[in-house]
Amino acid sequence: MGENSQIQVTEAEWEVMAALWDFEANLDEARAQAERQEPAGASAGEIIELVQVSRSDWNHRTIRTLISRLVEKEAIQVTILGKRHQYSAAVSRNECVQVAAQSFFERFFDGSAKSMLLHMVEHNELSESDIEEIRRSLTEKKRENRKQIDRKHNNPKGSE
Amino acid sequence: MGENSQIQVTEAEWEVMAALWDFEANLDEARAQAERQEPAGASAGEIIELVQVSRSDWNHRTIRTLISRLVEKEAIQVTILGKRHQYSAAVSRNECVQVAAQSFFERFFDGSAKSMLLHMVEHNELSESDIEEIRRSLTEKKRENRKQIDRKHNNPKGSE
DNA sequence: GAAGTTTGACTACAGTTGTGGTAATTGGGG
DNA sequence: CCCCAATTACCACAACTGTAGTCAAACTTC
Repeated sequence: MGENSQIQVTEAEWEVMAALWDFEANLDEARAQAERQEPAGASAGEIIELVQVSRSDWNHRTIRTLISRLVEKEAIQVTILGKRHQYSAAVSRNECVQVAAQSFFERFFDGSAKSMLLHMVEHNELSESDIEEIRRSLTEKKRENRKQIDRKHNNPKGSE
Repeated sequence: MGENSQIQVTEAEWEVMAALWDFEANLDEARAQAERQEPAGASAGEIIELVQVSRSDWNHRTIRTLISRLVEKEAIQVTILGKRHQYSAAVSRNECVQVAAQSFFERFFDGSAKSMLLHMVEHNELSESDIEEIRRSLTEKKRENRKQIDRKHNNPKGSE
């Protein structure tokens, strides 16, 4: 996973990225089904349409500006086909979430994921099944930690 | 817990609030020990000094500006003693964290505390003892949920 | 009580973010 | 081939943020 990109996406920009990620996910799916290999990426028009599903009040110019800014900060890549532009995400949703989460809990919890998690468990509504799910996820995490340790143990140099 | 205040504190402002909260915590402690009842609140100078412990490079004017802005947005209360001002926090640290956390995971996790927690568990370093601690906290949470349900059961009108 | 130091009110100013307008091109329909 | 709608590039502008400067009143210290 590329840890290099530390791109901060603002709130409005997030909507645009979200639309693009959705678009690409659907595109991938369609491609998988049809076994076609069409050019990836969305046109500005397609992105605008998608964003406006949830933000119908946003002017298309506003969305275009956001796209430009995202291109500028290299969260979106542009490919020029003829004279039209194709936009595709240059960072993954998870990368962006991680960047935001990191600065979020650096700010409020001294960068400690643990304190953040404790606070969140304590101060938020969680159903019994939510709790179970999180618990399972913790178990899984522990298992993974163990695997890591074992790997190190058997192969201290950690050669890939 | 006062749920009414939806005050957004910016990053720089947070440092000031943190200093003030710390100051007040110490003050409370001192009062408890000495059984004195002095006027609560810090002077600007005291806040500045405290902030500069961690942010020694911040100009005192900058910090004064931040204090003013916090007063404006009613995160800090002012009491005028003679001609000097006493500042005291009008919102608690937890309230502020909650506001930030709420908008944070509304933005990235559709407002679902559960998905946020799952993501955070999955994507962050957690030691085995961290995991255990969070697990305990979840157990505690479940117990509280049950108590809530029982209360409703025995007293459906929920009179306080 | 004169001079320097704190304090407080007001002002400044650049960078970011949300929001959108203009002008110039381009592409498609007739 | 011409006109209109879409596209792009560039500009505008206010609110918010970080970061401070000015000026005047009050406080302290000799």
